[in-house]
Amino acid sequence: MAPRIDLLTFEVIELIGTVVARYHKEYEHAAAQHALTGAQARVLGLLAREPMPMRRIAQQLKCEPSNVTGIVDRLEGRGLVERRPDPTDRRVKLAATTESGMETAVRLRGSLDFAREPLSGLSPQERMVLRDLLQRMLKITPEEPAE
Amino acid sequence: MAPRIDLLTFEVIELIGTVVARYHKEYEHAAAQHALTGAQARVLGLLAREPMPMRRIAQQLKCEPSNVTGIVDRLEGRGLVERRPDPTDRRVKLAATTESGMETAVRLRGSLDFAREPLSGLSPQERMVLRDLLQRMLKITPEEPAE
DNA sequence: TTGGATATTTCATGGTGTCAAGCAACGCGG
DNA sequence: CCGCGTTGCTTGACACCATGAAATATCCAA
Repeated sequence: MAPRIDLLTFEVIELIGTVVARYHKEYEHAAAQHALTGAQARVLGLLAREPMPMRRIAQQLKCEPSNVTGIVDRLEGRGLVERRPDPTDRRVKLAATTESGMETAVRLRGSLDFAREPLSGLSPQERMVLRDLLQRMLKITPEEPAE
Repeated sequence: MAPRIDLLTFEVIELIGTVVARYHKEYEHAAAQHALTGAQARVLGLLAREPMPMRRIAQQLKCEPSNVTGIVDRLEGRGLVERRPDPTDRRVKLAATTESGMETAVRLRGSLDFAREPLSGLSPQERMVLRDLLQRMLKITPEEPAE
């Protein structure tokens, strides 16, 4: 009688889908408030932690390197990011935030606090439970070497 | 000492971000296996439940109606969807899956079982806990009239 | 030094998304 | 019944994201 997926599992899947959809929209909205697209905001956020070669940005974004060229071009055009030579390998270009870019990244991270909002209804204990469950979900299919 | 966000909350936020990123990529990958983009797959999935006017598709996708025109155009071009007149209002066009579209939608839903995979490590009780926590998270900021 | 591998860019192409403008149909207030 | 504002959808212009193939420059190992 039961289909391959029981009702409970189905409900959880639907909920995750809803969370994903909302998170995505709100992320883009937060980025737009700083005149950035979602992809630009993600790259800027990455570079705010540390400069990195184009190649690694592509790996983090799980997209083709040729795509990153354009995104960094636009960020560079706004003076938020700059390309530096890598002293150890003249092929690679290190993308790094400028001062202005770092400021924007910090403000951006601030407005991402929206993500904290939905958690406000959960007690610390519940957050721990949620954290552990999510961690276990993610461990099932470890995506790629962390780094 | 503690910043505005405590460590635990920060961890949960990061985890949710990871879940979102992975879910999205895998969703697109599943769609691509049926020669669909993510947006096309979402629309097809919606229409597989019931036909609906373009306007409502846009509401569900949270995008402009003019955007839906193109997506439905492409689905229609492949014979997966058709536009029907609404007998009660000649302005509206009801988008509905064709038989072929319905088949594709069913197969698509099958390959979305990937979403079940990460849950396989959780017991039914844990799934219930996860469901309840997610539901409460989502209730904090009720998005829009369900309908 | 030669040749294969790697990092980046360029170009062509197609999908997604927005906005403004346009058209047809609805429906309400005279 | 007639206008007239509103609504539903489409079109066109534009920007961005994303891919794949090809070009360039550099690295590195044989």
